[in-house]
Formats: sequence, structure tokens, C-alpha cells
Amino acid sequence: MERESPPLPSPAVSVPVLERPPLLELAILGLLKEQPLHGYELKKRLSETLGFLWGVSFGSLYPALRRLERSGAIEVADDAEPGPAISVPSTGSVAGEAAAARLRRMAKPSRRTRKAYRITPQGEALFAELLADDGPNTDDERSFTLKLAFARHLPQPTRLAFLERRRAALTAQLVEARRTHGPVIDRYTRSLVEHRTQSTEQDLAWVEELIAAERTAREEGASA
Amino acid sequence: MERESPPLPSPAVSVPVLERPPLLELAILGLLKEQPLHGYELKKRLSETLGFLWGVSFGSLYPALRRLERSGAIEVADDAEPGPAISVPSTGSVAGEAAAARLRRMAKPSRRTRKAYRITPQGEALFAELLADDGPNTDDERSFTLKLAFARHLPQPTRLAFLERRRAALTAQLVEARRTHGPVIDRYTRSLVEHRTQSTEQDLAWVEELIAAERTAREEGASA
DNA sequence: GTCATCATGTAAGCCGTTACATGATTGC
DNA sequence: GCAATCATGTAACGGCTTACATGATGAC
Repeated sequence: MERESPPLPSPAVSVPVLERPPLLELAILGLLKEQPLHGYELKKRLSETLGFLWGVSFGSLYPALRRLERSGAIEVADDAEPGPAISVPSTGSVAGEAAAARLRRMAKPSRRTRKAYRITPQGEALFAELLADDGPNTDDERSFTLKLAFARHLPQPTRLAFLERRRAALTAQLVEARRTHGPVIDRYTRSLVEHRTQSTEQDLAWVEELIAAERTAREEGASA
Repeated sequence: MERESPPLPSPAVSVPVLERPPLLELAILGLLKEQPLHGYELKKRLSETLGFLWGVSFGSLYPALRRLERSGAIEVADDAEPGPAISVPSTGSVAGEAAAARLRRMAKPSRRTRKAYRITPQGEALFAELLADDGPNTDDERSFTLKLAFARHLPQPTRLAFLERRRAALTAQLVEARRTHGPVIDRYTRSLVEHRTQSTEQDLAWVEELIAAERTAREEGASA
């Protein structure tokens, strides 16, 4: 059997850099990048805006927020007080406007309970790192989908590489599927396999469109 | 907030009926229905035949086998000895023949190590129950896919109902998606949402084909 | 006799869930 | 004053993975 022995880098003393960083934290940072939000609101966004690809529960959201806070990636942004130094980056998001309005509307009385979080410079750095990360276990559907939703934050060449990695993964899947056709299968399984293959082919075609669009954009940018 | 209080049926004394029964056990029982297999071989099948939709590890497979054995759904079938009382149900599977041959070929020497498992009548009953089960948390992609792979074991009306449930779930997803179009989204997210919708539409069309085929088969069966 | 493969298992841990527990604010 | 909703959190557990540990068998 195979066995890796990564030297266990060190028992972690310095660099409070967050050692368990996967998709949820990426999603949180991505949303906080647009504007400060508190947990409850954040959860709504995750289920609304990004909801078709997420669906996180409070039980994981709040602990995640605390982890991110402890690691210095986010900080509490005393509610109903935009904060002058950082301010809202204003991506021109109408969603942002609406939510801000909602926040303002409810922010009249004290509202001591809510804790709005704001992303810090370290958080921005972490977000960029997580988004660009292409270690192993990074070529699954979920990662790709979530990262694509934040792809506008990637520099163009990184974005292109990201799309090309996805293309490679899908291509590999198709090759594998053609190689390993299981022996004699019934009607239902056969239909399943065929449909699965078609889906993958369509995913591939889609990714290739995205890549093409990316290249066009680059050339236009170069010639403009 | 909602709260259920299922009376905690009893601290489990009688009825060793298996209280945690999800997909892995279904897959195992489905494969053992065709012929006895030992863990290692079972894992190969799970990754080959069903592999494009599975990918289980030994760490979950062996415990699952022991759970199933304890619950009486499967039993060890002393290797290279088909067992006269229960025997192999013989689904006429050519895959079965090939694997049986492989087993025979390797069964020459003692081979005390391997433990081939065979499904019991209780196991057959459990399989049928799991396959037909339509409680909550049953309309996800994974469940549907796995169950469809074993759909030939369902009675025709149940199978039709199963497909129709899937159609309903997909339709609901589409309705939901159209309702909740997140506000102003960037190019990448928009492409994502569009692609996602198309995929769902194609899944729906596929399921509708399956349903139509099912109805045709039924009418042919009736008129024959 | 040793290496690759076959084969079975255990332990720890990850990522997420549901259920539980609590409290503030608003509308009526 | 009381219910609905907003809001935050903890505890327990579920299902799965990886890493670890062990050993038999067959090929060379």
C-alpha cells in the first residue's frame, strides 16, 4: 500500500495562518469582500445568491466565523457604522445596496446582539490564496463551481489556468469513462452511464466556451 | 424553531434491524444480490461497475460489512463453496459469470484469509426496503443515481413512482431557480447559473424519457 | 527470500449536520 | 404581554476519509 510521510511541518507556533481553510471560508470571505455582514445575513446570502450551490447551516457557519476571526482574517465591524478606514469596496453591486438598506432600516435601535464582520487585509490575502490554490483535491465540482463564482477576483492569467485545469479534469474523466465501461449492464445502468457521459461532455463544452471568451477578452485588452 | 421528539423507540433490545441504513449498505446488498463477494473484490466492483458514481474506501467498507453481518443481512459464505441452502439467486448476469470464474481460479489453495459474504433473505428484504424507501433526504442526486442503477429490482409501478418523484424534484429545482434569481451578478456567476439551469433541464428531459419508456413497456406488457 | 499484490481491519480526524439552548427586537 | 422572527451559539453525532497496522500468497 502507498504511504506518504509529509514531515509534519512543525507543531504550529508562529504564523496563525489557519490550517483548515476549505470552501466555506472561501465563500464567507468572498461575500464579506463586498460588504460587512453578520452571521444571520451571511447565511441568507449563502442560501440565496450562492444558494444554488451551497446551503450551509448555522452550526458550521458560526464556528467558521470564529475561526476566521481568531486567525485575523475578519473582525467585528461595530454594526450600523460602516467604518471609515476600510469602507465598502463598492463593487457596484445592487444586491449590496439592497442589503445595506435593509441593514440601515433595522439598525435604528441599539441592536447590541448582532455582530457584523468585516474582512481584514489578511483576510483579503487569505481569500486570494484560497481562490488561487490548486493543490490536490481541488478539481472537484464543488470547488470549481464556488471558485468560478468568485473568478472575477482572479488575475486574468490565473483565471485562464484555472479554467484549463478544469478542462483537463473533465477530459480525463471522459477518457476514464470510455476505458472502464463495466461489463454487461442493464438498461437502467446503461442509460445512466450514457447520460453521465453526455453531461460531462456538455460541461466540457461549456468550460471551453469560457476559455475561448477569456482568450478573446485578453486579445481585445491587448489590442485596445 | 421547530423541534421533533421521536419517543426514542427503545434502547434497542429486539429487532436487530439496522438503524443506520443509507447508500453504502444499499450498494453492497445490490452487488451481493448477484453473487457472493469478499470485501476487497466488493470494493473493486464499487469503483469499477458502479465506480463512476461511488468511490468508497476500505475504512468505511469493512465496518459496513460487519454492521450488515451483525444485523443478519449478510453472512460469510465459506469461499469457493457456493452454499446449497441459499445459493446464488442467479440474475443471469454475465458479469457474475466472469467474477465467479476469477474467484474459482484463485480459490485453488486454502485462502483462509478472505471472507466472502453472501446476502441472506433478511438482506434481500432490507435491500428491497432501502431501494423503495422514499422518506425525506431521498431526493438527492446520489440517492437517485445509485437507486436507478438497481432499478431493475423494483416492481414496475414502484419504479415509475420513483422516476416521477425525481421528475418532481427537478421541476421544483427549476421553479426555485427562476424565482430566486440573485440580483445583479457578474459574468462568471451568470454563466454558472445559466449552465446549471441547462443541466437541470437536460436531467429533467432524460428522466422524462425514462418515464415514457416505462409507460411504453407497461402498455406492451399489458397488450402482449 | 523478498517484493508486489491481495486482503482485512482499527484509529483518528474532517467537515458537516441536527438538535438543543438562549436571548433580543418588533408587531400586534 | 406574547408570538414571530432575528440572532448567536454549543453538543452530539454521522458518514466518510486517511493513515496506520498487520498478515497471507504468489511470482521471480
